[in-house]
Amino acid sequence: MPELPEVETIARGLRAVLPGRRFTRVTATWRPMVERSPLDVVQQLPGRRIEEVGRRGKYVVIALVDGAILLVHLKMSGRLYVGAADEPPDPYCRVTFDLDDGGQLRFRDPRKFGRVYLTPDVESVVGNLGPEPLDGGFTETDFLTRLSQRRGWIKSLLLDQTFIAGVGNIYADEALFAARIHPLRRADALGEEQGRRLYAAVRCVLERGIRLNGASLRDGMYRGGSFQTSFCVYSRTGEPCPVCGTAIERARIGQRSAHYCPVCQR
DNA sequence: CTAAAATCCTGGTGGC
DNA sequence: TGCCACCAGGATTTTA
Repeated sequence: MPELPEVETIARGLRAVLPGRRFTRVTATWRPMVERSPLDVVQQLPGRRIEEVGRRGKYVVIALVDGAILLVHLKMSGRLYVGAADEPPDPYCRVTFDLDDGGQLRFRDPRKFGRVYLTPDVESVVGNLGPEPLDGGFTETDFLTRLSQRRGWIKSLLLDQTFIAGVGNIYADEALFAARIHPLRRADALGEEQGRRLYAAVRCVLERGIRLNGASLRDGMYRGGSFQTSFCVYSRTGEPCPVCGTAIERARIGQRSAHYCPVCQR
């Protein structure tokens, strides 16, 4: 579920409670979740103190006072939250981080896809990520140049984390709709006008997602939840396009579903 | 370089 | 109501 706006929302929430806390114990119920970490999370995290909480792409980045970094990728179904250690156990909690104030940081992930990394060098984990779409360093000129150098489908390119960090299937579909671009257009075939619209649309939908506190995090992920108010095309197959009324179509693009308006998006 | 397919997992949804 | 195939917002690795 979490894409950039959702991860940003989660990181902001953690930032309010984690800085200053020290990890006292780590319990990994599901080993694969911590096995790709450069440093042993269970053995080496306890004793370290939290400096600050941030985000890079879809990673929650927890900087430690000694310079090491703890990164969490939530993948499809992960959630990070803080509670009291004596709260009822969560059957889907895969990694538990005990804190020095009696609190507990819990990594809940029903599908077990999530990963945790402890490393002295952040770049060893996030070094291949593309630019942060909401950073000042991400310029329209740079975006247009890099677009022109890629020949693949624009939808697949938006999902490529080495091209831009943080965009997932929902926001890719929403950005393409806002920019009125068909998901199967080739990146290098987009005109300058369309490239500009896409640049603005990507930032716009992500900012809106953050303003809504991670739109897809809200209550029901499905019908009746935030989809009814937050998204124009995602998961709305068959429903009328909010602009022209044509039924939204769904197609398989690069193993992922794409939702789009066949009339508005060209 | 581009892209497809398989893979890691489980729970919810919708069709029958 | 019950069963079951299918679907899922991610990303890497392998293969073509």
